[in-house]
Order: sequence, then structure tokens, then C-alpha cells
Amino acid sequence: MTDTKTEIIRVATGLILEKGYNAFSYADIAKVLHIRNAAIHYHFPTKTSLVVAIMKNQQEGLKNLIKELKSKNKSEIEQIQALFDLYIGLLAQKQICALGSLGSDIQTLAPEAQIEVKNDYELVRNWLMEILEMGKITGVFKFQCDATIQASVIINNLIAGIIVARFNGFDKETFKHTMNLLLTEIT
Amino acid sequence: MTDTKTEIIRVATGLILEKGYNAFSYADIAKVLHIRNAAIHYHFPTKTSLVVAIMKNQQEGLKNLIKELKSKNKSEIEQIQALFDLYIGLLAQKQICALGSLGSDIQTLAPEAQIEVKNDYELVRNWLMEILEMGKITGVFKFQCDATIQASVIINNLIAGIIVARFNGFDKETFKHTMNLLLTEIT
DNA sequence: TTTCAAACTTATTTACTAGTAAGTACGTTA
DNA sequence: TAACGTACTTACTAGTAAATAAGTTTGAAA
Repeated sequence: MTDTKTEIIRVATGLILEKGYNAFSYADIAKVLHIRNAAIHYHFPTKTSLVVAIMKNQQEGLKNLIKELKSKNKSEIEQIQALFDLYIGLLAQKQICALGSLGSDIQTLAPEAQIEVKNDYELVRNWLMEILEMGKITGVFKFQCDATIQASVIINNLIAGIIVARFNGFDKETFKHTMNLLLTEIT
Repeated sequence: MTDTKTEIIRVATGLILEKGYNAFSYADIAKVLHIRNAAIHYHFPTKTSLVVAIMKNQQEGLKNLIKELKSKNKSEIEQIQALFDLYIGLLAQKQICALGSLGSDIQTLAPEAQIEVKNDYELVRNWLMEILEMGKITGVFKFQCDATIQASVIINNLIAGIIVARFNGFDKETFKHTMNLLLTEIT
């Protein structure tokens, strides 16, 4: 039997990435899972507690991906490509990323939820910085600026690239070309 | 006397850029302008008609800026800097741009509103492409890739850069550094 | 076999949402 | 001065939001 709490997080995450935090309701989740509205409140008393759980789950998922890639001794390029593939997968589901979706709604979130959005961002950025700095040492990458800024450019293109691609008819091609340009510019 | 219709657009635009499309109501506008809810419905029968008017207003504002910059014979660098300054101004008001805000809510907008978001994007991108191509001819810019992709990279960094800056304590510095990197990379 | 807690459901509350119907004040025009 | 349109207001509707209280089922432990 699938865990209801896990299922709620799964469905709610999809709704946030598709419609945004302020456009989905407990009723939307209840309808999909064939449970009552109050059942969701049993697991997540408030919408804030739900979005906090969702963001912690996102962070956990990312940490697991990083761990897996490292255990498989994936190269710097392969690790960045894995991040790109994550976004390509989202776009195929007509979704944007959590950072873009909750980032644009940040002013309507409770402080404890805002912190988790920021934590998720830090996680991605630190991972990317590590990859970039390691790649610079091994000679795979060459760039003269700070790795922080270089990482920012890549993340910015992921976050906004998927938003733009979605309102341009889910255009994967421009998104891919843009990300490839960024990658070739530093190799 | 200030025109109520114009004031509604002004206040509603601010609310969208600060909180997002699904987080503001006619009541919020009414409260600011000290008018009744129904007065807004008189000028804008539906929320869709309001957001369409807002986006057309954004497009008009941008067209006027472009016209002004060209009439003053501003250089390619100065024109791009004017676009950057627009974003710096938004960030100072704790706001993100219309493309980021409405782009992440696109799936919850009526088709006629979605089209206007896309139109606004096209306007910015075409302007940037023109600047980049002109700059390449005059020798101010040097880049080997397609101007379309180069323009995409700049826009993506504006859209996402301001979103990220806002949830990172309205950090102007990283945003400025990132945009400066992009500019120096092609000059 | 009783007890109890986990995981729900039913039913309800309070507050807010977009939208509408009907009436009014007011300046302009015929 | 009568008529009319613009720009509102008051009052309301139907629907939805998050959240809660109270009751029910169920399986496992004492």
C-alpha cells in the first residue's frame, strides 16, 4: 500500500510546479487521491506545513541524486547534464521548477517556507559551484570569473529557460540550445 | 484629476509583480484606491480583461522606452544598460518582472492573457536581438553564436536573476555582477 | 478481550473570491 | 429643462478557500 502522506506530497508538488502555490487547493489534491479534504489536514495541518514538507522533499531528492552521481564517479560534464535532464523532464510534463514557481510566489509564503526555498537554491548553487571549481582544477572547464557568478548564470538559465519554454509552446529546442551554449562557453 | 482606469492598472501591476496573479484580488486594488470592488469591474469586467490591459500597458511602456532611447541615439551598451536599470528599479521595490510573475502562472491564465505574456516576451527578445546584431556589425559586441540564443541568455538572467535576488534578501550585488559578466563576455 | 492510537470521514465555520444587479450622482448635450 | 451617458455605489450571489471539531474505522498491543 502506498503511503498517503507521500502521495499527498507527490500530487501537491505536481500542482505547484504546474499551477503555482496560490492556484492549487487541498480540494485539488483530495480529488486526485480520492480522499477527503480533512485527510490532508491530518497529515499537513496547514498549507505552509505542506509546502515546507515539499521543499524538504525536493532537497532530499537532490541530495540523493548528487550522492548517486558521485558514487558512480560521474564526470563534471555528466553531472551538469544530469541537472539539465531534470529540467527537460519537467518541461515534458508542462511543469517549471520549484525555485521558479515558489520563487515568484515568495512574498505570499510564510517565513518558514521562504527559508526552505532559499535552502533549496543554496543546495543547487553549491553543488554547481563544486562541479565548476572541480572542473577548473581537472582542466575540463575554463572560465576567468568567480565560480559563484558562473553558477548563477547556469541556474538563472535553468529557472527562466523553463518558464519561457513553457509559454512558448513547450519549446525544448531553444532551451537545449541555450544550455548547450553555456556549457560550450566554459569548456 | 487622475484617471481611475489608469490608477487601477498601476496598482494591479504592482500587486502582480509583488505577489503574483493568483494572490491578489479586486478587493486589494479597491482598498488602495479607496473605491468599491464593483468600480473595478466597471472598467475591467473580468480579471482576465485586467491582466490583458496590464500586459498591453507593459508592451506600450517598453515600446516608448525603445523609441526614446533610439531618438536619443543611445549606444548598444547604453540600451542594454537601460534594460538592466529597469530591473534594478523593480528589485528596489521588492518586485519581479511581469514575464517572471505571469510566466510562472501561465497555466492559470486565460488564453488571451497567455498570448499577451508571450507578446511581451517577443518584444523584449526582438529588441535585444536587434541591439546584439547591430553591436556585432559596429564591432561593439563579439559572439560567435546565434543572436537569438545570446538574447535568450540575457533575458533568462534578468527574469530569474531578479526572482533569486528577491528571496536572497533583495541582493542587488550578485544580480549586478551576473549581468556585468554577461555584458563583458560579449564585448 | 479490552484499550488505544493512527488514519481517516462527515459536517461545519469563517473568510474571501470573482462577478452581477440595481440604483444614484453628475456633468453634458439636445 | 429634459434626457442621457459616464462613473460610480450599495447590496448581493454563488462558489471556493483554509481550517477545525467531532465522530468512525481498524489494526495492533496489553
